[in-house]
Amino acid sequence: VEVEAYIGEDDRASHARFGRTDRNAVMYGPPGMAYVYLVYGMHDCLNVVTEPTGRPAAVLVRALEPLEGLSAMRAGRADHVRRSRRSANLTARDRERLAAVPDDRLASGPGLVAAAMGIDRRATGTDLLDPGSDLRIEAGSRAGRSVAATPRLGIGYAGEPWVSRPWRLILADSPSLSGPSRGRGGRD
DNA sequence: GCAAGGATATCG
DNA sequence: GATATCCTTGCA
Repeated sequence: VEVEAYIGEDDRASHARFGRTDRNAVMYGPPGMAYVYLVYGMHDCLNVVTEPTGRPAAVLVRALEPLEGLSAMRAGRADHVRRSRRSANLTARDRERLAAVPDDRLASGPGLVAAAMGIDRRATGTDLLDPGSDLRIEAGSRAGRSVAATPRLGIGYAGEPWVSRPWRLILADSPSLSGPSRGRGGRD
């Protein structure tokens, strides 16, 4: 329900802005592949490579609206907390906080999408269009819900005009958009 | 408001 | 090899 587009080496917000590197190599390959990177040392972010081979581009998946597999998503969130705690067990406080997360906020941010889905950098290169892949994109419908476009988030370093490009696309009425309180009528 | 956290790209 | 920075989150 929330994605951002990054396209070309000209896009100063894109990982391709420095040209091809070990990290972003998959962005230069065929479309439909997963590109997962680690940001801020603790969060994995899922991207879908787009554009034909040779043209670096990807779409960052920033939020999902959970429909099924809710308990698995909660388990994924719990695993992520355990990893950050470097502990085999959660504290009582951790369990309280996790239990307080509403179903529709289980994946309301790019790092949370990966945590809830159990995705990390090892998924890079997965063919998301192959029905045999564990991680894949399947046909769906947005059932007439309206799409809105806004500037991308967290890319101030890119400068204009990239900061203002309306390349974040959202299902405007979703309660699952990223951010602290978007679910209860946030700014966007 | 800000610390945590580790990889990355770049500079010396 | 050292360092500044990062497509974030959840705390105080």
